[in-house]
Amino acid sequence: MQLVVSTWNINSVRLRIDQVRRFLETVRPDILCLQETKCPDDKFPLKELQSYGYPFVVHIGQKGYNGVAILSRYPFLETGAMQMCERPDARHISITLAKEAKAAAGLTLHNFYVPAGGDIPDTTLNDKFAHKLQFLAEMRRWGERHRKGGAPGILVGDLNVAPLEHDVWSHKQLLNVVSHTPVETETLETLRQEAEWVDGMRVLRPEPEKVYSWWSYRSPDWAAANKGRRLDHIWLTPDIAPTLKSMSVTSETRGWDRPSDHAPVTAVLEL
DNA sequence: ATGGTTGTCATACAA
Repeated sequence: MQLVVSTWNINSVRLRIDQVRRFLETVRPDILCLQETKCPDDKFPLKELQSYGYPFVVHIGQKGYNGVAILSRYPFLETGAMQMCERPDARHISITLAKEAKAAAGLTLHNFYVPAGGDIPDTTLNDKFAHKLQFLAEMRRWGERHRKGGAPGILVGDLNVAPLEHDVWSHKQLLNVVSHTPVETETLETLRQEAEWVDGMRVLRPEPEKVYSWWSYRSPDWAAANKGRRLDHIWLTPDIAPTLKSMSVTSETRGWDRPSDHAPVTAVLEL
């Protein structure tokens, strides 16, 4: 069977509900993971999203900030939500697919939203950067424990780090810019490799090809300037990595009216 | 070196 999984930082699910529908109708993923829903749970547009063909939905949110959700065509065996950094932030949610998902039954999917980290890449001057590094350190410890279970899985999300040289428009010019500093890129690569996650995009589109999933709102004419970064990721456990058939960025969404600054990333697996 | 935009909530704050 084919399993299509997408991840998208939507930057307000209520404001862009029509864009979610348009994306789902076009790409037709089996599972869509959202970040930055910016929506408390009692205001989450559950029925609308279900009516688009995704009856199985989990979400956690807060007023105005953060928030993650997973929409699925298949039911769940179980769900989870980790509290990170001892904060109330809604930055992780997970599902394990039930037997109705056929060959994907038992697959666990983790959806993360890593803190952006503010503007100054210095933990003594910027608490938000310290928070980001603490979050990554917790992901690292969790990943080590998690892999000991050995279950097949997928980790997706807005990780707010562009780890490789060709994940940004200018490696040199971004070395001191939050999202591409050595402490962030090395930490993310280390935690990924220690837990044996495979970076899906770079299996099929290796460096030196440039791949981006985010273009700043502050840059006018984003498409012509193309000063992007690859902040959104889909990682696979080694057992299912050979089933990966395609990886894509739906960059058209960035050109839609009132867009998210992130574009969706999609993986196709043949399980 | 600087400022550039957006969403939420209604005044800064986070991204």
